Amino acid sequence: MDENKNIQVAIFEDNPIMMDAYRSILNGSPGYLCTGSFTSCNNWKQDIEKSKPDVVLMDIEMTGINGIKATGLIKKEFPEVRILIQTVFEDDTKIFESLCAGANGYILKNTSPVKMLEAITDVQNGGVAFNPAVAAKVARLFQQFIAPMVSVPDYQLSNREKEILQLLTEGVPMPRIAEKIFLSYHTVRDHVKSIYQKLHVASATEAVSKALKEKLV
Amino acid sequence: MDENKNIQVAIFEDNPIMMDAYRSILNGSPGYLCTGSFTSCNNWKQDIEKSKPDVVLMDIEMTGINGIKATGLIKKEFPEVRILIQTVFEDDTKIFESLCAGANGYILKNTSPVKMLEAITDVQNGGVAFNPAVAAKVARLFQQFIAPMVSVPDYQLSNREKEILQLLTEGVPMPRIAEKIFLSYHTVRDHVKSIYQKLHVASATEAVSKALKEKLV
DNA sequence: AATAAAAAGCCTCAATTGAGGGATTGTTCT
DNA sequence: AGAACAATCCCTCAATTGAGGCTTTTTATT
Repeated sequence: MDENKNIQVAIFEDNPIMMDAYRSILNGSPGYLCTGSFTSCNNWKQDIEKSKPDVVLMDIEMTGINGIKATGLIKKEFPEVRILIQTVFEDDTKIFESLCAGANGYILKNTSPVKMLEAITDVQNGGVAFNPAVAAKVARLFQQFIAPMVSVPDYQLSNREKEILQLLTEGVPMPRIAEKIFLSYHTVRDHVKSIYQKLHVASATEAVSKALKEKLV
Repeated sequence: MDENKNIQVAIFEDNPIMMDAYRSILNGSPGYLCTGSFTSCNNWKQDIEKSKPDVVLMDIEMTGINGIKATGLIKKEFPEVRILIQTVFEDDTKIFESLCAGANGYILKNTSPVKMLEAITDVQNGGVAFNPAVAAKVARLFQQFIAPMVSVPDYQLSNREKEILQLLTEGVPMPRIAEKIFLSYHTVRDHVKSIYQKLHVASATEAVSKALKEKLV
């Protein structure tokens, strides 16, 4: 690995003033080199091939192909390119979509030049760069998505009932369930009835829906 | 808000050498003050009440109550306390559990003193602090958990069929569905039939199960 | 030992559902 | 223009399901 080599950065940014500022920061700092700057992602493929960036500084708000969509496309075609999203917005949806698109960082436009260069170096080294505020949102999103997966509400189902609910969610009809677990058809139906009561539902589809949504099975 | 006030930091760390190092860094830096240092979390409640920290530096590997469990307990009792996990390990499980426990940051022990103080300030200001390497793992975990939620297999369901499948998963019986979407009962049943064909299932419960498991709705 | 709770069993009626058949109206694509 | 398809509608029969009411046995729990 050539550690003396500059980090080559391509900029996608539709505001020419911001663009100039970024280019000046990059080319004025030893170790960094801006090898391309583009005002839209409409020719992203040629642009990337021409500028051969190690890191892409990607704006989100652009006419035509937006930065998040472009991130997905570039990552698919050039997986080794590191992409750092840079935007004024820090709403959950954009952060969420950027991460899903494979972005290697998400920093806000009020980030200082020093921090920006630091972030570029971090992503170049295989890390991911978040502003503390963005990281806070990522952590919250994380908890939000993970929490419902672990907190299983307790409906006090008996083992029999859990067993039968499991089979119901597999789509096994009650006569088959009875055969499978060696209970009479009537008994199975009684258990199902009591499941409905405990889950506050009135049909098999509802029970299955609730069971799967709330991770009961 | 008193901006001149020192950030009060409590340290939980069972290695006395590390402990001393951290305390020296904190008390030797203007703006930071170590108000308590403890070698275990066994008396976490009294320790927190006594040291009144803004930020807790929390080691994971401790005898008795470990740092992750302690994080959960402290966050429950003192939600305003910011907790920065600091550890030598960067495995997925620990990062995952720390986030779920409500940690406000996760930094590695090889982090430089400057970066550590920066992280403390960041979490004090409401942000979340990750090392770039940790952030990379968080991003990967995120994609790993989110990906199966968005990669929707395509069964070529028509819009009508999707609409009806949605209602089915809510437990609405077909006669009600017909009323709701102004179609005849027979038509709804025909759509349901075609849904079953496309999904390769034979009952409503199976269809609902498949729809929820594969995030079709 | 008494009591409560869960599990198992049974029956009936009406509603819902699954599977078979066939038909009409549009749209789309060749 | 014709074929293919999606969307709509209709009918019937048998299987399944939901809701009601009722009994016995086993298993905790007190």
